[in-house]
Amino acid sequence: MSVTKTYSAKDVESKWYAHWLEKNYFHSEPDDREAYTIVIPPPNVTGVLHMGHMLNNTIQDILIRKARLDGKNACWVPGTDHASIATEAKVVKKLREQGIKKSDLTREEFMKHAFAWKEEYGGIILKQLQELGASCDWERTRFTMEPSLYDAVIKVFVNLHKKGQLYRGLRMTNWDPAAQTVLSNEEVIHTEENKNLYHVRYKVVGTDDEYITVATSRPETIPADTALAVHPDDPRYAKYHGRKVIVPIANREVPIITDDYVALDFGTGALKITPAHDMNDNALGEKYGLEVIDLLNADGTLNENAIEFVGMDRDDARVEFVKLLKKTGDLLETKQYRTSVGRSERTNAVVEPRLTMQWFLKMDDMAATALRAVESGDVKFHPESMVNMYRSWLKPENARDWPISRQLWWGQRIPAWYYNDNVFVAETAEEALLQAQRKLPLENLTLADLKQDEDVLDTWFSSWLWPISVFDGFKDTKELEYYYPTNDLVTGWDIMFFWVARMVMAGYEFAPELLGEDFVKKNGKMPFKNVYFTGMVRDEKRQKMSKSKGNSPNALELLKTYGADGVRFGMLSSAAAGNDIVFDAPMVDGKVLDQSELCNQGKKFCNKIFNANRLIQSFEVTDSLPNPTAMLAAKWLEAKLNHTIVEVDRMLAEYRVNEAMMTLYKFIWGDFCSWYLEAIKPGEGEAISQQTYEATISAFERMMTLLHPFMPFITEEVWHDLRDRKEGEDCVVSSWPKAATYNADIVKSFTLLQDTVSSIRDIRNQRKVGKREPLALYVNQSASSEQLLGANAGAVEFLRKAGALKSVELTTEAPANALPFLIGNDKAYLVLNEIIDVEAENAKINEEISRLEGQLKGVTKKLANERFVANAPDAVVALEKKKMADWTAKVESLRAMLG
RNA sequence: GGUCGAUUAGCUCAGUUGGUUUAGAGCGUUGCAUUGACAUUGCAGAGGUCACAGGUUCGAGCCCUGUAUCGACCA
Repeated sequence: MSVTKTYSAKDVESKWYAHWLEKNYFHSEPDDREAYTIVIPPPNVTGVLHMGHMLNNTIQDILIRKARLDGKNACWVPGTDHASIATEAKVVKKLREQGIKKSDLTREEFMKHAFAWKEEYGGIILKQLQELGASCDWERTRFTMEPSLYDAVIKVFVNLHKKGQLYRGLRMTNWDPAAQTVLSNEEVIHTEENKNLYHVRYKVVGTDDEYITVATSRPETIPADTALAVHPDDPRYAKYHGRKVIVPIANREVPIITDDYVALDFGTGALKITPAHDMNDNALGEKYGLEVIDLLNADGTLNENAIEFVGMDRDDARVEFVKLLKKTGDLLETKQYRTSVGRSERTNAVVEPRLTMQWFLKMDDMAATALRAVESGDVKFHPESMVNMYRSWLKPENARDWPISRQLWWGQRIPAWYYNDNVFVAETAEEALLQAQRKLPLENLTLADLKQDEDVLDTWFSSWLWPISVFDGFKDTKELEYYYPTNDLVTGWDIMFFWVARMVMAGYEFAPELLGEDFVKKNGKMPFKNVYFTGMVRDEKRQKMSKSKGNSPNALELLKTYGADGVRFGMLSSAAAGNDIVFDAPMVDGKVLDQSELCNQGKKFCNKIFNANRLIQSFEVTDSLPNPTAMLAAKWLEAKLNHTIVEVDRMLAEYRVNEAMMTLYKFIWGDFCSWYLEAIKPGEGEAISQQTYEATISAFERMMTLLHPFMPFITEEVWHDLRDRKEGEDCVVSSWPKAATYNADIVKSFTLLQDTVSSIRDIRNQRKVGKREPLALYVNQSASSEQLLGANAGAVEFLRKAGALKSVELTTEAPANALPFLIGNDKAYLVLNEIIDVEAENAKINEEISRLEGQLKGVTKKLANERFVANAPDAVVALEKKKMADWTAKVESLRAMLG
């Protein structure tokens, strides 16, 4: 028996993790077993472990450990993505601190710095996952910028270009002036912010003092105005239709156009139209053939088209323009209003709508395919309701082409070479040159004449290939054939479109080419069969936990404070699939306190298991026959355990992971510790029979295996304590227990005994009779009571022990000074060593009778209803009849108790 | 503004195609207990007119309609 009374997670966890690694249990190689595969959602290489990762990876670990225990060839592939914008920003910042400007470096020099940065910081998050217990196959760790995965991206780009699915175009894009790159819609975060709405007057051409006043939040773009728009039905402006206005400052004439896009009730009902700097204005510009004047540089400063304040940042320029407009008298009013402002997810800079030349991937066909994959059930979502969100992303009217180029260096450089307006897409420069030489009527064309695209590809353009590329599937399909399609994907719904949908697209696009039609016909094209969506982790105020808000506890501190098992339990106990979890992590000045109720529950559970083990280890064992109570308890435990296995299997099959865990929690704590161990616990100086001991160990070790996926460390520790284990015998690679058929009657009758004990304890509580005072119990003699107390050898002894009784006897008449209660439908009497207030007791019984009669009335009414009897299924009617019989018997028993 | 979702005990949530009692769990809370596995404990209790109003049905927490509140996503 362990000397300490409390479980210490720290030593246990590091000991077993090292052991598992040493035994290489997490490594997978293709063999003839069934594969079970998960690819990790690759965290940003810049990332550190946060609550979202912990939740997500705990669930993956549960699934993979369960599969391993099921005897499958479990393979969990870890890795990171290169996170182009975030990483490049970090590298640039670090270089700046060293006095190096990115603009002073060549592309190659910069990449060297970036890879050096990755080598130094890139593995942090993976190390942290080990602290959590994640059983990833670390030998398979991949990185989206490593050569093989880089090549995959290039191959895919060339492939899609050949198929005509890629094109290059000038488009209104979301421009991040800080990172100086285009962003996809999904990388722009819209939030409500306070802004000013300026009312500026535009003089109508051909009048002396007639003006139209527009409302704008961006006066600095006035020099880029190329029209003024009003609603066609707006009577205020009807007389100006077809005329022109003079743009202030620029003193240019522009047309007044009418379109019902203009909101009558917003601002003044008149809009200035700047096609180069607003998405909607751009659409109007195309519709009406307006001129496009671009006045912004890539870094957000004004170019020479701005006339005034050239070179000034757009925000400063706005202030200056307002001053200028005030001076000219054209600014009439300034109003505050709240509006949605788009900021870059990565740099937080206000995003500029900007016309840029970008590569796009056509989405219409792919989106339709990806939608069908989920709607047909080839890819299943858990919870199912997430399909709605998926559909709203992918339905034809919402599917937009994917801008895949990014104006950065850290990423896969676009394999396109240009010669004037000619584009040559190829895997290598040499191939591009060959293409050029064939196509262009030029002699002596060399590599030096071709210019490679300066841009790199969106990070998601690497990670959408992840389920294929981690197995080097674009190079050699040997592993892909074994592991593809992967089984489960666990991720947050916030990247359902970014990542999940696009992986589905990539799977359907490339699996048939890579693996062949026969293969996909048999196994499917999908990259994974199931997607488990986790919720967001929020704090007590329901705010999403994030580093920037400072409401997210330091993950490593959390693990240290409660142990990995404790944190895993705490997080999971409130995490139903897809539901956000409200996590309590009390902190002071960012330091984790040990007051998380959720995690403490997990920590206490570890301690409970630890002490159950201590108790069992302390038993003295003899060869004698087990006593009847222990035999009864063991039979019941075995039945209840098998019942629990059935339940847990069912819940896991339905991805109700937290319910499976809570079922085990209740079983281990309530049934095993509180009832079973108390029932078999020998008295002082007594021993336990070998047979009971063996039954106990056998059940307990199965419990440890069942709980292992959820709480891997303590279960491994205890599992080893229970028996002498040979080299290579470990809980992590033991076998998931199979539910045996069990006797449901034993569970039923034992439950009745438990209810009896609870009734006795309740009466003691109410009467303030301590359990040191042994009481006598009489049970009315009947077929059912004889069955319960006679046939189940050990039942009487069990009641005596658990209820602290001095005797249990069957009787035909009510003893004096006894408090009556029901065991099932049988009358029972607990004799107290005091005078009973008969009237008060009768009142209580009458209360119970009237409660039952109320229920009976409902049932009687139901059964009297011909339409119920005619329409309801037979089983339901039979049930109602049984209820009536049961309650009638109960009422009769209670009536007989009235003294 | 558009779309989707939610509303069940103090808190966090189950409630699986409408039928198992007058709705469950965990935590918390209240009372009692306790020198031997565990106070990181044990036992027991209290606590809900399932947001509201209609409707469908023999039967509604569950289906339909409307209202309110909240949330998310998109614009």
